[in-house]
Amino acid sequence: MPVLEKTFQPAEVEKKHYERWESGGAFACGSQPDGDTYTIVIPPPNVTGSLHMGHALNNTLQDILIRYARMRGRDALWQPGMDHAGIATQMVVERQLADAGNMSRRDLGREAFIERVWAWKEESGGTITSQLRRLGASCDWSRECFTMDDGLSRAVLKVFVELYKKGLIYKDKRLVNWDPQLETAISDLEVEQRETQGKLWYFKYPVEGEEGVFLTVATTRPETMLGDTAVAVHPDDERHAHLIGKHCILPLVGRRIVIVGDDYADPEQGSGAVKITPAHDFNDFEVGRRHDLEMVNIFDTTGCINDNAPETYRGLDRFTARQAVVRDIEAAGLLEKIEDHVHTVPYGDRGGVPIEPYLTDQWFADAKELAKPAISAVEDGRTKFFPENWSKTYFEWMRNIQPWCISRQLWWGHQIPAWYGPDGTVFVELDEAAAQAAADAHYGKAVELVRDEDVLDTWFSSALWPFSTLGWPDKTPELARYYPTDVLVTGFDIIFFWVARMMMMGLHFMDEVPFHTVYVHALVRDERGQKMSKSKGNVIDPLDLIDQFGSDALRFTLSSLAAPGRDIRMSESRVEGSRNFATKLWNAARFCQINGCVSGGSFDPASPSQTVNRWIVGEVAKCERDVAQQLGAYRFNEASNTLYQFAWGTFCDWYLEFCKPLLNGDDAALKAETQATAGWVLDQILLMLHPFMPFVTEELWGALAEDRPADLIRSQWPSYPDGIVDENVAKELDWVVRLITGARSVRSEMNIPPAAKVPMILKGAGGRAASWLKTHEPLILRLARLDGIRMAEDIPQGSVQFVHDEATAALPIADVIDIGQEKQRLEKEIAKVDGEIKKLQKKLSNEQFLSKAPEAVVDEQRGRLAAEETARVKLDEALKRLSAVA
RNA sequence: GGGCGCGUAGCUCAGCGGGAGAGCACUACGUUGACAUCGUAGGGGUCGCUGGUUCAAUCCCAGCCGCGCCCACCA
Repeated sequence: MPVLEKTFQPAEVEKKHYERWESGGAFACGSQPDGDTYTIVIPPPNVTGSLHMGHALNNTLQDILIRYARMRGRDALWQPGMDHAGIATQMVVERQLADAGNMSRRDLGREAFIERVWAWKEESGGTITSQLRRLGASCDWSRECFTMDDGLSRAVLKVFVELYKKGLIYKDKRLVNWDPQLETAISDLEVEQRETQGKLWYFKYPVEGEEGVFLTVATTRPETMLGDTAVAVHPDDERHAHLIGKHCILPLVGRRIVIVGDDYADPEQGSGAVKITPAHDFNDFEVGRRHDLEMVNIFDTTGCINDNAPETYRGLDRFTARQAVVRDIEAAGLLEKIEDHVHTVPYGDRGGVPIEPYLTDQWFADAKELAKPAISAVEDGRTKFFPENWSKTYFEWMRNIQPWCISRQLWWGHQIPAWYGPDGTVFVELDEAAAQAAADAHYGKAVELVRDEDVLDTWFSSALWPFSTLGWPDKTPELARYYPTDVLVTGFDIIFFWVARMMMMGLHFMDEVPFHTVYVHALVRDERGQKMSKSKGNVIDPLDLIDQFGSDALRFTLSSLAAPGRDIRMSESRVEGSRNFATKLWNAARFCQINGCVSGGSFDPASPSQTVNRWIVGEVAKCERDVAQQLGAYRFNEASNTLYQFAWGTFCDWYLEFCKPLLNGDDAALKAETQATAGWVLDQILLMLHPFMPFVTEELWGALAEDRPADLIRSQWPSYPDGIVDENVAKELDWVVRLITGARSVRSEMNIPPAAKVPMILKGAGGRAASWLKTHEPLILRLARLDGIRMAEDIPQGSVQFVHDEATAALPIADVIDIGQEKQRLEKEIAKVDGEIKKLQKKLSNEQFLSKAPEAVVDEQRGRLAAEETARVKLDEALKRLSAVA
């Protein structure tokens, strides 16, 4: 095998392995048919989307889970696909049309426009899937879906028809959130409230038949007065109650409008009297219903004043109309005052303009009814949230859920399967033929039908994703095998939009929860904690980071920051650190390669006889145990850090250093054992790290040994025989590590030059220590930079000393030691130890503690006190020895 | 108004009942044949404040002070 280059070059390696994995079918489900299934459906990105940091996090976590499951022998399916993203996609293509020749979609016509959208999708849609590939996402691309595919569209129609026939979908004329920019209804969830500095205008409405008497109303939206059909006052409000039942003459319009008494009027707010515009305000709509008021719609679909208003205002857009109304009211002497007023204004999250409550015919889903089983499923734990707390948010919303407006006045989307007869009777069927048949039967003759023009909310099809992607409504083998899915990985921002609705639809149509776990990850922010947004210019592009540091580095960074319930602040320095980790791993592999450390595939981790080899084998097993436990609990950050510490700290910093004297020694058998062990340990690291850093690990896996039985991606997650963890060996190596660290520390503090080799004397060490010392002398000498160690009871004058368990270690350096400095150092140590002793003594002399604390805790504290007291004695002796010299 | 969450080292964050941790940054030293994208050592913290529970509180509870997010409403 060629020797590895000095550094890891991610770009070519990533491309090479990804293409090989994909074309070789490594991502495909079904390759381990005997395993239990493990299924994740991807949150389908918008077909218009490109990979942002949230996607990167979301998909990294999914990929870790799916690769881990696959390695553990599960029949893993990561189902990919994209969302047709009705509004977003339509906007993209409309903009293209406008750029190309100032043509609108209406100029083009519906059919041609939709063709245009499909053409756009083929050409430039779905760049995100290639970006997901760069991230290393091991989706089963052979099963990629699109919400507008024939199959998924059939699912949408079937769901609509069935829900309609069960009365769970219905048509209703009511106020909806209307986006005048996009000219469509949107759902409650697509409205965002923005705090706005506005004004409060006070208008005087003349009371009919009472000269000089006015009722003052206050409004933030003067233009809506053109649609007023009442004024409400509180029945108990003494200022106004006597006017109830009388009328005002609506200025500028001249309409006679009634003064009603209604609790909705809050005497504390504004003037206490409130103008009522039932067609353009949700509260007013309710008041209107209670008092049977006329509903005057004054806007057209674009938010311009329509013919229901006086002629002078017709055609003005709502903001111009506002100015005109205020001007005219003032001219009429009816403007009482204007106040500054901060309030929130509802904006459409796509169109970006204030939405208008607007009275139209729309289709609604009975969310309240559909939510019931979805609520119970979480209540009784069939679906669990991680972190558990998100279930509260879910309940909060689900228990107060409103009817879901599912129709959109767009062209790009699933057209609603409803046909109208000549008298407006609606026929909801799977296709036109069935509707025609139903209509013919209904009318008793052949009639002409007109199809409903509206399409469905994009989230309607997304709600079916966990089963529509598996073939439903057909009874496919995949549906039977992979539904319900296992875990859904998502950001909290779409719990309402998506998770809740998948729960509703999944339970309704499959009778089973769509997933048993919802893992909710946080938001990725910039390094100062700001939400990333284009307008702030603080967006970090994950692809830039991949180019710069490699996909593995980005992935590892994200997973190591993915602590449950906390937002992630992304910073380049952190990615740099992860890149360094990949480099470290690379170089450790290089070292192993140069030194012939290859596991050979048949290594038995119970076989090593040499202590450091037995030790590292046990540490591997502990690491695996921890990682498995942490991943099982979705603690990605902890699992990442466990592996980081093990690979860098335990393996590179200690074990490989321990190996060096063994590999260069003349004991051939020992050398061979060490080579095999080191090679095996490296393999274990590659295996465990693979879900997190798939590229560098796969590359090393291939580079380190020929004739691997399988690519790393297809290899089995390790499991180890009981008994390879030997706690006595762990204690022994811990003793060695601390001895080396202690020596290094005093050397550094006493300014002994790193290159200078000095002897060490161990005083008061027991027999156990003697044997350990004998075993590990070569590596202690090497790592502590010593030229000899001996056990002796006398410590020469002018030694640097430190306490090591029951022994005192000394480095005699009479010629260079600064006695004063060493004295100071020891005194500082003593002060520290004294502090500990005092604390422990206090605790251990507390009767309450002794009687109430668990015995193990008391014993532990006693042990610590004994150790500190021993250290104290040794330090004292060391100090005396030093003083005797001084 | 309702709900959720966060204040731990200079920065970003883990830990969440019994000895304060990591990464980055910082300081000193170092070309020890894997690695300077590195090594060794080190400095740095009344764990927001005040009470309470407990033998024991950074960790549990309450209140307060700061900060953030979600939902609803706003004449």
